[in-house]
Amino acid sequence: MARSPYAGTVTPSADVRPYHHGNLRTALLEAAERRLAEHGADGIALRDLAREIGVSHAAPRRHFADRQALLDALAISGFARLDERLRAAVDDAAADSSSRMRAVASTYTRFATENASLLDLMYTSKHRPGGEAILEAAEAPFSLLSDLIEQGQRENTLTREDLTGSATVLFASLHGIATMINGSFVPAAQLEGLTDIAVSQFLQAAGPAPVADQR
Amino acid sequence: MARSPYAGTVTPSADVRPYHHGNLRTALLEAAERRLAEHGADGIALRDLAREIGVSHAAPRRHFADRQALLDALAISGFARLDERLRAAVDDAAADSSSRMRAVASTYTRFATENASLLDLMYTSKHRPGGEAILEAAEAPFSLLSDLIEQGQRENTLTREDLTGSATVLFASLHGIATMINGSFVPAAQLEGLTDIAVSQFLQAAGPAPVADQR
DNA sequence: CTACGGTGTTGCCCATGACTACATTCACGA
DNA sequence: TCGTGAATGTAGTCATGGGCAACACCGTAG
Repeated sequence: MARSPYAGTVTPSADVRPYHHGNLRTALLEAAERRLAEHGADGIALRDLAREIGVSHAAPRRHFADRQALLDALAISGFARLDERLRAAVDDAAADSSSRMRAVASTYTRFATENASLLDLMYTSKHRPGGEAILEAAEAPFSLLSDLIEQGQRENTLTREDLTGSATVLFASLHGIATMINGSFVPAAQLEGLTDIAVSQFLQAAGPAPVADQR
Repeated sequence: MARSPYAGTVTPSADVRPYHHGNLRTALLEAAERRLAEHGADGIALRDLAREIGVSHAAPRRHFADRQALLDALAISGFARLDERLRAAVDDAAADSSSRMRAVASTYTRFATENASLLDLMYTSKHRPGGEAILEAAEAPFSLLSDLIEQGQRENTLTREDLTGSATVLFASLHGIATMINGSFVPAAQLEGLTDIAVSQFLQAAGPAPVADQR
């Protein structure tokens, strides 16, 4: 079997595994993330990861106090990756807030369906101690949404009061849509369409004109 | 310690526990549901339940092939209870579809926040074999929503096309709102307000007064 | 009254998380 | 340069829990 699970600065002399892995924490997270995607959170066993990486069964403990700590770390890095993706989407989109909003929304639901188990992990923080770190990590993507709203207000695209509420509902919708699809309660093919409806409803509800109707 | 974990038709002669419990399956589900609420799904251990009920550690196996089967059963009964609650809410509400819709919505989010762990279980069916039973159980509450929509159409309260899409988004919103609150991402105090926003947006988007279309 | 199916029991194996004591290595300062 | 302590990894152990198998009890149908 190949034996070069080295990713760090350490260069193994030849064939011998160095006593110190050099990058174990990262290696654990990567392996865990793979398992998470393939077998869900329940499929993550510390001992298993250790075996896969080629360290002793107790080694992971040096980097994660317990299993839950590793799961929390996954959740946190999940929010970070999500944030990256969302911001990239904003940058790629047209400059107006509506376009950006749509881009963020569809990126979000795509991310959420492509990383179903990860999303579960991210949102199912059971108010346990240490869960604050996760909430903190979640602020990055949330703040992105706030920024977009502010932009919309500057552009006079979003004029209503209580935008925060509507925005929260939008976010919840997107998440809910992903949940329904991930659970097979709704066919995956509807992803784009539903996302669109959610954003449109938000823009309509938060938008400038409750204007007189015209048909 | 008291020793009367009897709930069934069996009447114990005196002080002796009968060889057969008489209602083990139900007792297991009830105990499991308690633990679910108190400690989450991870806090459910078959052996623990058996101990609590006073049967041997292998007894549960006669009623549930494995742990997952019990969790699935919980999810199914969860959908059933949810359905009951929703239908009760419809019956208690005014007869017009909008009122009913609002009643259903707020009942849903309340149920979802009061039974956070249960909801996780219900929606996180990992397309495993046997998950179909859960999807099937979920149809009851879903069909309720369809019925309300039909009623709205008859009443001409809901006139737009693609109502199904909007309705799905509404449902997703409600679920998402509950998820955000359960995860402490949003303060619980906002439950009612957000629920209201979600319903209003749906009614507005699906309703008769069309606001041009969005750009 | 007997045989059988349903239900519960005992005993076992094995995987896993968590803990402790010990080993190795690295980095930093005297 | 060396030595010393902090990081990091290892080995061994325990308790818990899921799952399986063989056996025991019991009600009921024939």
